Amino acid sequence: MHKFLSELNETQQQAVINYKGPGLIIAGAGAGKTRVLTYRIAYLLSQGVKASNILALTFTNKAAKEMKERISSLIGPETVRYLWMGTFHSIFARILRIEADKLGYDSNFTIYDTADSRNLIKTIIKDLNLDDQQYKPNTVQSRISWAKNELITAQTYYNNTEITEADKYSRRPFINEIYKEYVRRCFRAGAMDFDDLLLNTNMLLSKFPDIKEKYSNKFNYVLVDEYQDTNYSQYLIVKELSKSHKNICVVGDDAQSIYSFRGARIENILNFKNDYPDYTLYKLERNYRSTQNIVEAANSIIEKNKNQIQKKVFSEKEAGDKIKITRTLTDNEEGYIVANTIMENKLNYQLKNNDFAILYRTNAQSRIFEESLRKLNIPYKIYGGLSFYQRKEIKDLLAYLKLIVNYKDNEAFKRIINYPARGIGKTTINKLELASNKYDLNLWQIAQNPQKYEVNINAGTASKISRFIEFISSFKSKLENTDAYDLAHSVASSSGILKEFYQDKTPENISRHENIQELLNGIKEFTINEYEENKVVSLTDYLENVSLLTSMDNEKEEDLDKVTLMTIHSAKGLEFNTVFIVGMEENLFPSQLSNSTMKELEEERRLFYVALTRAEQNVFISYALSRFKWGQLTDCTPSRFIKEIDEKYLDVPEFNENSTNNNLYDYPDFSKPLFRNKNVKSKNTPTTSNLIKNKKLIKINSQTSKTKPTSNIEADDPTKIQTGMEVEHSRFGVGKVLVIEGEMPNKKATIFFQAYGQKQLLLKFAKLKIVSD
DNA sequence: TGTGCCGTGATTTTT
DNA sequence: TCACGGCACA
Repeated sequence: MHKFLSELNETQQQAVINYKGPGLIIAGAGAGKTRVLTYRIAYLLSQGVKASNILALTFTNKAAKEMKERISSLIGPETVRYLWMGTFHSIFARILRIEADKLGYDSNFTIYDTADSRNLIKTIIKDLNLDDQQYKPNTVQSRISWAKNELITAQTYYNNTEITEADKYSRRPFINEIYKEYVRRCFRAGAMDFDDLLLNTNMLLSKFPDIKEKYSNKFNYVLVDEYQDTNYSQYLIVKELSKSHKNICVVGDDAQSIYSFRGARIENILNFKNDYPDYTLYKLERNYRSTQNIVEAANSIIEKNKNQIQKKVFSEKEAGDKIKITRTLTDNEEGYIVANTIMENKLNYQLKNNDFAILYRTNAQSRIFEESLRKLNIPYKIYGGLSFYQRKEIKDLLAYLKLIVNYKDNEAFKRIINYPARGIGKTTINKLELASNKYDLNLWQIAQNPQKYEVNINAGTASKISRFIEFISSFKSKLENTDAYDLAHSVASSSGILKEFYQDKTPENISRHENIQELLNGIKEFTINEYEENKVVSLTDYLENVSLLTSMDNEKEEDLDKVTLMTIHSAKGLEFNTVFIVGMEENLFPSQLSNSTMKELEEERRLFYVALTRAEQNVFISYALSRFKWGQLTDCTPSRFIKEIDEKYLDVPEFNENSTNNNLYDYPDFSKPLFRNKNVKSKNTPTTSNLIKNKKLIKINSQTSKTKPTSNIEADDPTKIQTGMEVEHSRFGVGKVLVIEGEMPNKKATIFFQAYGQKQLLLKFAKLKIVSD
């Protein structure tokens, strides 16, 4: 018996020990699926299985990293290095680099991110003289992506009448042409997009039996995390690799499948039994994360879905508080109340900022919460939106590095040929591109010798181009034996990118400069981590790694204690003490664009399930009666999902005692608490009921504050005022001192008043009376 | 070739 | 509302 097995419950142990043959682990939210996966791998290793024979696939770098860390704490870091553990994309990119020549690629192929491939699609639409209103790049891109993930190649797509008929019907008959051209140009550029990494792996496995044998012999044990999120392409790779030995273990939760819009097939998990009839099923149903109330409320939601594997998730933690529902008049007020509730709960329960998360359906909702948190000086971090690697300056520098490694990379070439400005304009680039398509060569090849390809440019431009070519080439020769950091650093300075930021120091430029520094630091860190004796960590090594990184992957030290703001999608797999699910309104959540079919609605419901089950202790759900959408004040109705939660798990405010019509749609009486928190201990601690009496509400409600401000109070010596004290102010009433800054006589206090929210006061004027220490 | 204004159109997105 | 892309002008 291994000592770490004792940390598992009975079912978990079974799922860890029985490592031979196919296994399906259905793990409810918070049931410790990562734990089981990591322990299973540790157990495999303890049974003498070699690390290099284990393949473990995840969806995010973060998940892979976490698992690696946990395994290395179980069995030590040495072995973990040899595990093939990573995201689908990174593992198969690694294999594709080894086998690139079989498919006609160089092993240093570029990986196009979504923006690169969209730009390319845009160019193609233009080149084919198609109307970009009808052929919206995003639509075309997702259609191509869909096809690739269904293993429909450009050729198949072109010849498949059913597909082309469907395109004609939606008045986009030439998507097949775009797809064909897109594939041709990607190949010419020595580039694969994200979907190609999976598609080409499938090609490799199906066209080259010896290679398939090589890898399925190598990977004796295959493990997959978040199996419900696999698309057809991923499903098939996993199936092919484990066909001969059937030692496949997949972990997932059908109730948390929220990526079907990107091709994830919930059926993969539902049909596991068809592919592996002799499989063993393990159901992990005990939730270790949330209170009983949260788990049961979430169950009461998910059971409305028809399409699911039956399971009974339960919690043995305390019953816990009910889910608090609140409604506000406006989206602004929602932000205000959420921020204040965070402040209040922080004080009442000694919680940290990182105990809180605000989860929303769309990124656009984040702004209001940012503003309200900023007003209360609550530090927050926000995920989504522009990721670090999508910033212009980062993409610019990376484009230089990419072009140095792979001169074929046309997207990189176009990006930097005139950045920083070298006087090579649009007209010239167009001429180069024309020739490039005519001769089926890369821009680089054309630019090396424009005359040869009848590019009609003047001598001045020609010399500018050749200087650029020389500049890039000069680094190419250093590629082999220069360390990635040194090379990147010298590119950044000699290309003139850094100079741009020095020249005028606008705040934007300062921030760009910092970002470049941060990228360089990242490269430095990479070279240190990857360092092996007698080996230079080259730029090629670095670029292989960087294209598959996202903003989630560079968590910074200073971000550790902050309130998290993110979409529900990106919150999957995370947990927080207290979760705010905001904007619970019809047409927002469920989204207007996915409430027409049963299937879509069930996915939205699963999304809500994911949101609820992120919380350990407390859930606050809020909705507004009106909200600015696209500049227009629109009326909102509460989400159907609120009503789907069994009422006994909810704490719904009594909106109006005298009204017989006490339903959720009723107009609220703001004199009553919106969140009733039974655990509020001290009568002096601030409650939300008082907080919401901001000016706007008083006007609407024409109700006056019930807190009676005391006038003419005797002030205590201002030097005695300390953080944490309760003080009384003649106008604002009783409040709690949050922060003291500065020195007398300009000492300033940030005080949180029950009735007026947060105020900053100069102590020499404030006349504060100390109520309690 | 670079800048500024106007019009448009706008989910979720681990890779 | 806000961000981005196209087009007109310098």
